[in-house]
Amino acid sequence: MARKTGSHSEITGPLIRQAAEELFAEHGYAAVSMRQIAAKVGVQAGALYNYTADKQSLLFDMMQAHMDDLLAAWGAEDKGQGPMDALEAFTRFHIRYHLARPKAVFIAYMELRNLTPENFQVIEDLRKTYETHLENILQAGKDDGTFTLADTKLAAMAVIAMLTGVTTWYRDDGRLTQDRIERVYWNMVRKAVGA
Amino acid sequence: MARKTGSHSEITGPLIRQAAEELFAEHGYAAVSMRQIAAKVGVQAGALYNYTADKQSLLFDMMQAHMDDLLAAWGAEDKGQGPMDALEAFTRFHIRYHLARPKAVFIAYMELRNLTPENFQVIEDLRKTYETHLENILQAGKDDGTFTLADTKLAAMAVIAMLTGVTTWYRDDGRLTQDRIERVYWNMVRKAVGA
DNA sequence: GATTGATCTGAACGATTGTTCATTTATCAC
DNA sequence: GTGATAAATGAACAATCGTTCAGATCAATC
Repeated sequence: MARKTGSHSEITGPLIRQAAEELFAEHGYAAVSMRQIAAKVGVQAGALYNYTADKQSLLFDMMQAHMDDLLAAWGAEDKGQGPMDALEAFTRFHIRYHLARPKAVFIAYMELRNLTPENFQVIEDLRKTYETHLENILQAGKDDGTFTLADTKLAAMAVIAMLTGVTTWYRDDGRLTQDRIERVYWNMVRKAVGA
Repeated sequence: MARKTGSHSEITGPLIRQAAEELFAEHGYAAVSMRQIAAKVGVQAGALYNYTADKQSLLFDMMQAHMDDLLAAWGAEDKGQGPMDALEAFTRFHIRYHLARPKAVFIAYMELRNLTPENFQVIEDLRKTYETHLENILQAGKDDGTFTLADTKLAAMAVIAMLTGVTTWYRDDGRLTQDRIERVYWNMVRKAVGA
């Protein structure tokens, strides 16, 4: 055996993924060239293909990783006791998690149409799984009388849209702290579901 | 004088704008070529330049027209009496207006980063104007005690995100009628603002 | 039917696209 | 050092990009 596998790849690989994420988030997948990504890493375009099969895989892998991480993180989250605790946990978790990785979130929402049909289906299923977690909380709360909901599915969509919207205007040096935002939004969510 | 100005242009011009809108909405601005747009109209790529200065203008003009129309339509809307009526009017108007032109809405939200800086600023200002209309309603309702709001700006962003979110899942042949959606959302908005 | 000018074609332009690959370079084990 | 292998280069590929423009085509006026 000669050299350990990936003595450089352990450095260049992540660098490529990070450069791609930043460029995709800023200019969009279709508007970014492999040469731009390579230049950001400080390498020639051909070298990228030691780390990714093609441009599409670069996008898909990063979206899948993001969704997997999101689901794993929510799975590991403390959800307290009952639907009310769970909904507050979800609200705060969603805001916190999304604000911590704005580029990945942006890409996951904006670049769905640049996935091949097969890849799109995989990501879409993961997204649906996440939505179902919220829907289950709302349904449980409706069933035990904690929440007042005309339509559970609509409420789930409304809450997710409202929470994800934070990423479109939040700035790290903005007027409000993250904790304050979480509290204000939790208040609105709580009232919206009639609790 | 020979032929009336634009004897064909009155047909081809709108066709180009419509084809561009459909293609931009489906594949994204950067992923659509001038030749694709031309092919959809049934014309050669060079002919497009009788109707638009360049590809960027095609995008900018359609986004500006959409925002102008949106603001004009809201201006013409019956807003009833007081903040409560106005908020209900806004909620229903926003859902109705956006569901009626999903492609233009999609483009207006997704293609902002493909505008030149100057063009972006124009669209951004129009968007801000629209948001301010909602913010003013909420502020008036907070001032006269109709609404209970911890933060007016945040509430405005939350409401808009929630309402615009409808466009991501609504289907014409779906489970719910548009009027039912309007009513369910109005109920959630009303409760969220503490009224 | 001739004239006029708007409209469109079709070819061409230089630049850039994603991807491949023979070759060189760098790093490790012996 | 020597040999082995991973990693990166740099040139090349066919295709496509936005845009331009001379020339053909069309329809309306006289």
